[in-house]
Amino acid sequence: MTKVLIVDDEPQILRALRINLRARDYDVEVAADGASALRTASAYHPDLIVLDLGLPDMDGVDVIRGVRGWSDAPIIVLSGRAGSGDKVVALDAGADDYVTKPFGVDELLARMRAATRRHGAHSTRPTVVRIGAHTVDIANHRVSGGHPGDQDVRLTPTEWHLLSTLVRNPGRLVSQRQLLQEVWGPQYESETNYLRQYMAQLRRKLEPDPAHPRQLITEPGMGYRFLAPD
Amino acid sequence: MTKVLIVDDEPQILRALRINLRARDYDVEVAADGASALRTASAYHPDLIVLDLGLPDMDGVDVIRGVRGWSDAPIIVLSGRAGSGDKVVALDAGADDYVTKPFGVDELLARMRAATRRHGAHSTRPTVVRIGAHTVDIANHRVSGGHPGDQDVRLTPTEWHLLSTLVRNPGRLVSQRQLLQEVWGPQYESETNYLRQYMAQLRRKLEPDPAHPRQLITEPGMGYRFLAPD
DNA sequence: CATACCCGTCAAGACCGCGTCAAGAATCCG
DNA sequence: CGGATTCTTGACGCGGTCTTGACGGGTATG
Repeated sequence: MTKVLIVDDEPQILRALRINLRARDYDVEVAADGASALRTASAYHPDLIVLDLGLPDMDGVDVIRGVRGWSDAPIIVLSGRAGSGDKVVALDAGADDYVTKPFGVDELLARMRAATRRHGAHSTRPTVVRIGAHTVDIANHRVSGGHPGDQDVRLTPTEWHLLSTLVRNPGRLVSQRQLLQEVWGPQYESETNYLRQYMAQLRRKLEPDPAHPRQLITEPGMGYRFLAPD
Repeated sequence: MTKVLIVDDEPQILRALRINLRARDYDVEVAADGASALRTASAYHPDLIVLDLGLPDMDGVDVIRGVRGWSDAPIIVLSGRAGSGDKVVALDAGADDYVTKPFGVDELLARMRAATRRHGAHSTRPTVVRIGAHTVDIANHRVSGGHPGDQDVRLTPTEWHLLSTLVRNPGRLVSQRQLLQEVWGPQYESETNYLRQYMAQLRRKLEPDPAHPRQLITEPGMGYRFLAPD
């Protein structure tokens, strides 16, 4: 059953969507502000997020960025503002679709189907992988220390974003362009020095021998690749 | 470079989009009706399709279904009809997004970025081909070692470009001019020594007996040909 | 049989991309 | 307000890649 998180500050919209979606066999959770949205998302691990941008406590775009740091669940944005600028900012921050209010429920449902269909094949991806002696749990945002009793490894938000983008595509080549666009945004597509900088940091924190990486691999001129162990 | 196919029956929209997209470093092809859209799509293998539903010769939804039969490239639908029903039909037929005219170019570009970003992450079904003892995965840019346990073979960007151009046309003769234009650009059309150089490298890395190639074949005076096994 | 053309091969220098170090700017936190 | 962390930006050396030229052998041609 598909798990959906709905974030909106208007109670009647929350009610209407919850009823509609439950009737169509979705598993629904709701949140009414940005802080509880981020909290619920990390605890509930939804397969899809429907997000209203007009939240009382924080900017909806920051909610998108917060979720995108560790999850690639599809995000469909609802918004009262039809301006082109708002759409561009939300989509570039990591949203998958943008629907302006008022919207038809049929349309929203169709867009939800399209989003989950596209995302569907890989929904059973393992969320925990081993890198060197470390255990990386993408969903729960944790990297265990190398040996039992060791402290956890701390990663900065940017490091997380970069690492999770690679780990979500095990064995695949991820182009420099794609990484830069995903982590820093489309206007940074040529700043390859960022990649050099942060890949080096990830290797230093995760690889047993950072100078000779075995799992965070460089493909010269093209991109980077995460190799799962065995 | 991202390859985009634009399908629309209005010449001025075609022109405007082509100029805009080329300026932003997209590789653009166009089609003005459904039949040529399907033909161009199968020959050109676009990474993204922008499709107007109002075509003169056939229903746009049938174009979606026709493409979806063999490709999972993202499809963004343009339409003058804002009705909820049209959107549902198009999205359920396999479209990824639906934009109603008139639309802002900024918004379309942002939606295109979102679609390719999403698609790249869950990239295509593996298109694998065997050459000698190696397994070549074009989509994931990976060449397995000859025997289990062997290290992967590493190809440089130029080698990849050349090899993928040949493999995309299995069994067909690809002219020298075509190869040079695709890999090095139009101004290198007569530098056949580049081809000699890099074909030799590919054979050395992939063919069991590089001096007597069995799958990367020279057609003297004409071009080269990739022969699929069996 | 001589010649011209095309292809495969080798070699060497120019050039580019990557890893690394370092330092200033911005931001977060107490 | 001050210290620490994180992000941004620049520079440099090295190794690999690309470019370019030259040579020899094979094949078609007259």
